[in-house]
Amino acid sequence: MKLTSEEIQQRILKVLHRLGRPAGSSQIAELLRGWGVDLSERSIRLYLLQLDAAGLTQLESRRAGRSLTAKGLAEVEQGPAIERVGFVAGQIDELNYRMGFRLRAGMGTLVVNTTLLPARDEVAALEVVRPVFAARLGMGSRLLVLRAGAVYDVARAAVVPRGKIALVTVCSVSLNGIFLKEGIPITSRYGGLLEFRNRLPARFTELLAYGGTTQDPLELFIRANMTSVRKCEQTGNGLVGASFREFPSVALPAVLKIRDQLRLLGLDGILAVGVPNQPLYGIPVGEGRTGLVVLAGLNPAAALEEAGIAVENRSLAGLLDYVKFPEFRHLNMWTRRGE
Amino acid sequence: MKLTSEEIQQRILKVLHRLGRPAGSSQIAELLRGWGVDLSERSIRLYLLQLDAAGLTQLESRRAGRSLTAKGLAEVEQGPAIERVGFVAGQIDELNYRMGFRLRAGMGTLVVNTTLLPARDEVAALEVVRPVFAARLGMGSRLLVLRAGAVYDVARAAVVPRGKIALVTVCSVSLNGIFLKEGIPITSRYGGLLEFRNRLPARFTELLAYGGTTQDPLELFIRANMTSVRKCEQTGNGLVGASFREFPSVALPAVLKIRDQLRLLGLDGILAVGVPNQPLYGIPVGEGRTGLVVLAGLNPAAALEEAGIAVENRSLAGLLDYVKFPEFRHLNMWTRRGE
DNA sequence: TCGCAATACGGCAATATTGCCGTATTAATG
DNA sequence: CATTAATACGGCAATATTGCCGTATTGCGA
Repeated sequence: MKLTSEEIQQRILKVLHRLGRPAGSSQIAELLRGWGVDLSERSIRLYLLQLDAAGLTQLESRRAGRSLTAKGLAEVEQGPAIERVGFVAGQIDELNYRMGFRLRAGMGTLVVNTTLLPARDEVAALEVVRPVFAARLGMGSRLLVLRAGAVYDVARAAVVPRGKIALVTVCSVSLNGIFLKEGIPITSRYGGLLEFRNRLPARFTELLAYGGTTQDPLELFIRANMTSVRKCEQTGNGLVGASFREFPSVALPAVLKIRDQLRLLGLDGILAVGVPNQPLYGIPVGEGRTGLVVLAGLNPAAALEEAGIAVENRSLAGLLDYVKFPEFRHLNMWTRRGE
Repeated sequence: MKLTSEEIQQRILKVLHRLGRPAGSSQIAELLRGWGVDLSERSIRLYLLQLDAAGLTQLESRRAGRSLTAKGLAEVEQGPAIERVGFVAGQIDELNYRMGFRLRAGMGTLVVNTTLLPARDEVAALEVVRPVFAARLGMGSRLLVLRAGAVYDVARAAVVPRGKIALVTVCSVSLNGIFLKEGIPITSRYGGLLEFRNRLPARFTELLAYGGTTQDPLELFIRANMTSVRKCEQTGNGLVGASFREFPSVALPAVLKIRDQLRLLGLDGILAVGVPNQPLYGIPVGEGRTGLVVLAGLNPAAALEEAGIAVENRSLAGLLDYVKFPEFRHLNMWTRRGE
């Protein structure tokens, strides 16, 4: 795909806007990679000079880099929608932008998936879901159960219908938003099925690029009955949903540190971190990048489907506050309290 | 994705090899687009000069363009596998290369899909499949039924097991191969679900890029029960499998002509041809290219699944000779004759 | 408070890519 | 067989991109 000079400028403005703070050419170049713009930082600086001249950006300080001017802001907001609407990659980006989680404070909103199921199956469902979390096949260890009448999707103002309950899980793309706030741009590449053997991840059996699908990969795999999360949890062999991502290799130490913090918050879905510039589970990464495998937030939902419970999944369903999510271990208590 | 100079040279050699005849920079540039190389023809000529100097290519004649030398041939064959193995786009390319169909003669091999189903369901299956072809929702109008013991996949030497029959359909990627032989490089972009309203195609409801999936899109949609081919055939409203492709706009007249010839051969799966450089059903095409929508060869198989017949699909299953495929209208006759 | 280390910038020169154009060659046509 | 039209090539100059490097600024630690 050939991009015109104007398109590149538009995208530079866009990432500056998304970031919400000044940035240097280097950081901008990294962010642009996730948007199909592959230029050196030097080239970015040349574009920035043009944007400066046009009054759309300005040099904030020699240390901080460029920021948007009021005029630049206007340009972004009126400018053409860059996103190929409909593709999952675009939705991920949009939700990451709207999400706000402060790692330091341990609070804020997260991207969530929802799973609707018959209320009468609640007890059985929890019996299925719990061991999946216990086997560490979920995205972190938090889970929320909502009863009929509760709003389960703020954006769409969707309400849990009578006779149903909603199981809300933390979506693994939340991690991208959390890391981005810490200055680390993670790009989601593929959703896929990861084969476990003897409780150890072995290889991806299927991959589906987020940038090339209008349907969430794991939703699709679940509907197609291609997962075997329960088998994996019970025997140590099976196929579970996982996501392949990458980030700039320079950020590796920071990634490991943040991962530890996430563990304490019950948000650790990171299954493996690769070696810089080396393929991870057979999947090559870009120059100067490191691979990352994250477990899918929908794995518990996949287990429900496998168990024959009629579920209706919606990934990337919306945003929800972290504090509302109990640890799965405390679930009994919470569900008894009701909504 | 940044490509090194060597990688670009490798790919130039590769397309020359695949093409199997001399080509000019312009044609090479077109072909390279399908391989993630986006360069002007002038730039290609600069690379060709380097390759000439290295003795890998030579100027065949001022008119015909470059061809591979023996040394160049060796280089391609030893060279690193460029393909991201596993992704469907790579498989499509591989099969296109091996396929040989001469439009002029109306004979040669085609890429096929196979569908295994219980032999006792044969009569019912034909009742389901026939109207799908009659409604022109298949890829052309040809269909082969194989009985137990017949080889249904030459490459894998797979045999139809006892108690089963195999339904063999022409895969829509065969078109790419046919057109390529006529000098028109068609690139398969997306497999998806196309919504019909009142018997007319309206829009794509789902898309899945061939370059970003390891599983055939339509196989996936069928397994996920997302198709409604029968409903479409019966009521004129529904979701059927279709593929979005594009080709260089200059070839438009030739495409239309070839389409007419294909119709006579019962291989017409082309549902719509776009306007040069204009989006087709909402999907934008590249600069200087024209969109094309082709019906999926597996649509009849989708109808079977919808009808509750236990099917096992394998798309891009292998190659089969055109002459073996009867018209679906003559199917009774053929099936009676047995295998 | 001072100095260091880190970071971002932009000058400069080397490449890489592209557009434009005149020329050579050849298939096809009359 | 002569002529025409089409096609491919490569020269040249204009851009675009990149690597390398010295300088300016500033957060942070001593």
